[in-house]
Amino acid sequence: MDETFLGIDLNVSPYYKTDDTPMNDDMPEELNQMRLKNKKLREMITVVLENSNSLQNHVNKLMQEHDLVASNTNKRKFSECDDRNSFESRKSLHQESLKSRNDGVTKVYRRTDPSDKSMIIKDGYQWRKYGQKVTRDNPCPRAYYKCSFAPSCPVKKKVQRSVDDEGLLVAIYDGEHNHENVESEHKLASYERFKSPKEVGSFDAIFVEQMANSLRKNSDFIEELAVAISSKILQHDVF
DNA sequence: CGAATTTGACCCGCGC
DNA sequence: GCGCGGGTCAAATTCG
Repeated sequence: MDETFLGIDLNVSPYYKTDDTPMNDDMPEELNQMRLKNKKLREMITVVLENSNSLQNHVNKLMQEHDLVASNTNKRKFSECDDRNSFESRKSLHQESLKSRNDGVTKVYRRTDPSDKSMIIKDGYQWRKYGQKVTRDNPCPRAYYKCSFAPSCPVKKKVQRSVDDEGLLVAIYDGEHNHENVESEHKLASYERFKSPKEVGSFDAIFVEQMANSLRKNSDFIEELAVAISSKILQHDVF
């Protein structure tokens, strides 16, 4: 068996159980406490997810309204607007990743470490770089990618750092994929093995991926997790 | 050694 | 028609 969740090896803890598992009288009290904590955490994630979705919808509405105003008042080409548009960039400063759509073109904003000079945005698809250019309005080069997963897939993307904020990557997707997103499907499938069927449908793979990333960066979480797992391993060794 | 990336050259649309 | 700028091509280079 080789299963992980949020980067954690589920096989490490001998007490891993789902909430659907019936209670057992000889189950250690500590395990019951842990299950309660797990339940609380799951409820918190649900609330955060709902808030995130409503916030995302609101931001998307604002972006669409702003794009409409910009296209009516400014005859610049769409591709020239993204990095000069400090309004959207400023809004994006407080988001890990935002999307806006316009006629089959999708803009995605992704916050990265400014010291990280790579232009890689992990979106679950395979991309082949076919060009790079320095544009007039931005000293940071723009990279051009084609979807390489399916030869017939027409999707292209451009990735460039924001002129206002070098820590912000702007990706412009052009077209629709004619195949599945393999990585997301894989993550979704692996996640769904560990949750109840009623939760299926509200799950957002990208959101969970981001949450996992932020948890991985949280030293307190890692430390607490390590202590919990090691104590369980020790207990297991003793029995 | 094949795949992926880099990078200069070229193409094309647009404004003047 | 010319120049400019964005987008693409393809040979050279790098990487695993």
